[in-house]
Amino acid sequence: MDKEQVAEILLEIGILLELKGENPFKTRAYAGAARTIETLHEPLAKIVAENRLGELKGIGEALQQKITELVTTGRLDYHEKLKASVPAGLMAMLEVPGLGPKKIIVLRRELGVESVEALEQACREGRVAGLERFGEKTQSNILDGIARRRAYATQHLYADALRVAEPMLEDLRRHPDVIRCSAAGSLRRNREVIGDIDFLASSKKPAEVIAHFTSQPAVISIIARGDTKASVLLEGGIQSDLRVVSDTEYPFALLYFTGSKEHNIAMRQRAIERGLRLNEYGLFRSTEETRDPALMVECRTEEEVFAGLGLHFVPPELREDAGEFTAAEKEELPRLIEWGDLKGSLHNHSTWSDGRQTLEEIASSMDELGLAYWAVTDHSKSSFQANGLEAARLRQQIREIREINQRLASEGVDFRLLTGTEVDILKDGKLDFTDEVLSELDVVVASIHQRLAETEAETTTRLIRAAQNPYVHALGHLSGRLLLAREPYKFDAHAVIDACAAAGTWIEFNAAPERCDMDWRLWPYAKSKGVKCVINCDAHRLDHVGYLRLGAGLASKGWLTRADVINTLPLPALMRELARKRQPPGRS
DNA sequence: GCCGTTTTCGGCCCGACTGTTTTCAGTCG
Repeated sequence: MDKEQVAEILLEIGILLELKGENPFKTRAYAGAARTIETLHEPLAKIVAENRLGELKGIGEALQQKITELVTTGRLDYHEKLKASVPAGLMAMLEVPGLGPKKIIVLRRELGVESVEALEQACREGRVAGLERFGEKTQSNILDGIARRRAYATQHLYADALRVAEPMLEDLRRHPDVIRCSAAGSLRRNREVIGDIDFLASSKKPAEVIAHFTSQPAVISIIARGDTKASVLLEGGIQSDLRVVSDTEYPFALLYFTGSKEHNIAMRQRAIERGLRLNEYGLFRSTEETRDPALMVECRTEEEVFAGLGLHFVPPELREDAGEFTAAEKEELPRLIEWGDLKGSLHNHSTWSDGRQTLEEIASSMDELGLAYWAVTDHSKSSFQANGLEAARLRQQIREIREINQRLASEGVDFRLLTGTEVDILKDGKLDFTDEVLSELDVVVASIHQRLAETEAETTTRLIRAAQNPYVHALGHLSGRLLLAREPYKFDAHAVIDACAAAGTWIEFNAAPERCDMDWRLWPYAKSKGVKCVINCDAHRLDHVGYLRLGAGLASKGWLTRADVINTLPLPALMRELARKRQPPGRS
């Protein structure tokens, strides 16, 4: 059993224990262990075999025993018994807003409710309102929550959330009573999938700002509204929260509402270790509960709060309690990749396969945007659904691209189109073009589009063989996932990364919002192995060039710097790297 | 469940808001 599966089971144990009314700290211990396991950069089986589980943070004797059982036997007796003792419907009930473990336990004990459907029925019949500490309002809120879940997704793509959030943020900034404001939460941390959109503002008149926020045209309904905080439901079904604080409190509140939760817990523990107390109102020279301004460590910005805890500034996208504290103590936080560092995209489509724009249209638009190069990598023939090219059409396309480039050169334009293909990785890892055809192209990206349901071993072998082909520059959208729609195919990502490291093959960060693939969690490992990244738009339309910005944001979450990303290179250096990949080993 | 120079038990991040109460438990982030 691999680490993803182990982590999933540990997380589930935590939730099941919660539903049994267990000590919440026990639940957290399982969730923490799941995170630790998931972010390991070496095979879990190796750690188990070498008896090193106990060295991991948050894994004590009980969890060592359970994880070992999972890894060695593929199952866990404790988990199976626990799961059998909790009705499956309770897990779904936990997702209804306003319902937590305590209320679910009461509903089950008093009314025998064990599923969302039974809960809905019980609310309709008015049986829920009669329970102790429930009431009419709770009952109707539960019904609303169930209906809302049905009508709207509770998770949204980063790009979709950003599109809604940016105009709202601009609107808040223009409000006369707003001093400072920012997005917070998962949006500010550049997560690929967002739950709700969090905003934070500072003001001397919080009520005015809250009133303005809740009366915006995009607001469908107000979920909650207090003096300093409001939650609304926006068109399209995204929930948005605004918190308003004083300007003195703003840096502390921004830190707090940006999270992550795990990062915040570690920050507070750091404060306690230094005899301080950190909350959303301040950093206090006391471990007692206080808001005494005299005890406050004065901080105007987040930077100063970090400094107060002996840390360099941690960029929001790194605040996942995934190594940022160690790096921030030693001043080893990297300067992360930025949008403006990118000089072009090496995986894109045109009307020759399933893209919308012609080569001419692409060349003139990308030149206008100030990019240096743009590879046209249309699909190969096996992707017939995407009008993939066979060798003859590809060679015709190469001629057309050369003509365009000659014209650009004669006009003194610095921009160049690059020839290329997104070649299909077929069964057994063979490619859809011969090496001879591939050798004629500037850029070769190899991706899987068919036979997604093979076994982990088969898919891993396919990807490794493709990575080993000397004409392949990069593997495209490594996992095949479509966020919120399709799971990744099963494969051993670490084994594929190792193979890329050995072959000098790059891995794409596919910046299409529904892909964000390879996942940011794997990049620190790839980087440690020396594997380079290419941030690609996988553009099918001109406006997909904007994905470069999303890509840089997500890649920075993987701790990548300019030096780690190939398409930060200017054209001559890029061409050298593209050629170098194809030289036999020892001649570089 | 984990953890430890305030250590082997008794802590574990912390506060706003809601809806239920009439002082607070539960949920949420």
